[in-house]
Amino acid sequence: MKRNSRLSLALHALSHMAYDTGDAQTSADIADHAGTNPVVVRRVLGKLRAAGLLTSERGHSGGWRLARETKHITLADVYAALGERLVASEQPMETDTCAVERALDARVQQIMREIEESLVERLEHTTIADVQGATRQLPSHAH
Amino acid sequence: MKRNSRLSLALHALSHMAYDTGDAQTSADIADHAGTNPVVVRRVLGKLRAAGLLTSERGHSGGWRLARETKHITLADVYAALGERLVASEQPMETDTCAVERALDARVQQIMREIEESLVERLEHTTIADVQGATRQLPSHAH
DNA sequence: TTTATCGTAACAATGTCAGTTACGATATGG
DNA sequence: CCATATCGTAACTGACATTGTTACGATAAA
Repeated sequence: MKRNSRLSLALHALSHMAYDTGDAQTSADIADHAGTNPVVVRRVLGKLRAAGLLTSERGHSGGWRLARETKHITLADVYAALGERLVASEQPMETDTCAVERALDARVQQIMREIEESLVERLEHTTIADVQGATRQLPSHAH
Repeated sequence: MKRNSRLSLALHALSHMAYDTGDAQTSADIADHAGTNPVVVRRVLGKLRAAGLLTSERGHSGGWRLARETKHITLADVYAALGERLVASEQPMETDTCAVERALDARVQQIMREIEESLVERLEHTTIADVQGATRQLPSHAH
């Protein structure tokens, strides 16, 4: 994996967990399926848990569970949980430049924020259930 | 500068060049204004030139000029020129996983592509003239 | 008590990117 | 025709982000 892997991994993991809402899914299983490492999974899912999207249980037969139905988890929720900022970024304003420079800087940053907002609005319209969508009626998921 | 600096720098530079459509702007001037380095500017603007958004002239009194009016350059043009892919990314599909995994992978990638497309559509609705917008009627731009 | 699992810290490996230096190519101006 | 200004580009460095990995403690089930 390389870029945007956190978002991608999160979607992967969430969709995966939705298959088996009965059993808790272990980091190791999820990591296997997503082609990565259990620690990486825990790192990413930890953020989703902090945002209330899922829960984890320690100890024997522990693992991860969805905290809500997939249709009530939007990609915007996931995006926010991960703290991603694909477009905008907080850049401290330079104080030693002239007024025109500062105004232009501010304007560019404002535009970037507006685009970020549009992106989030778009993400609100897709849920994990939508992601699962086409793959939902595939046969068994055993390996 | 750190993240998304290419897009940010490009917007900055283009807006800047729009103030003085008479004279060619040198990389050094643009770099000064954007708080970066002439070579970095040339790297970024070189991509915009390759996309036909602006032209450059070598030699004495050379520099950069807009190839079109600012109202006819959209942020989607700039984004495409830079070859940015903020959301989606080409990930080679793993062949050794089971059918469900492959289907889920494909689905996640498809979702990411759709989001990327939404982003580009949004970018099509803003032009460099819009970016300049509020700063346009500010006083002189001399330093 | 043993085992499975998360939580987390620490570190390495990698990759991206801006910054920088250097130098050749090219065009203007005198 | 020469000096100068400018782009074009390669090469390298340093900073930073990210993933992968190992290790180990905490916790809970079997």
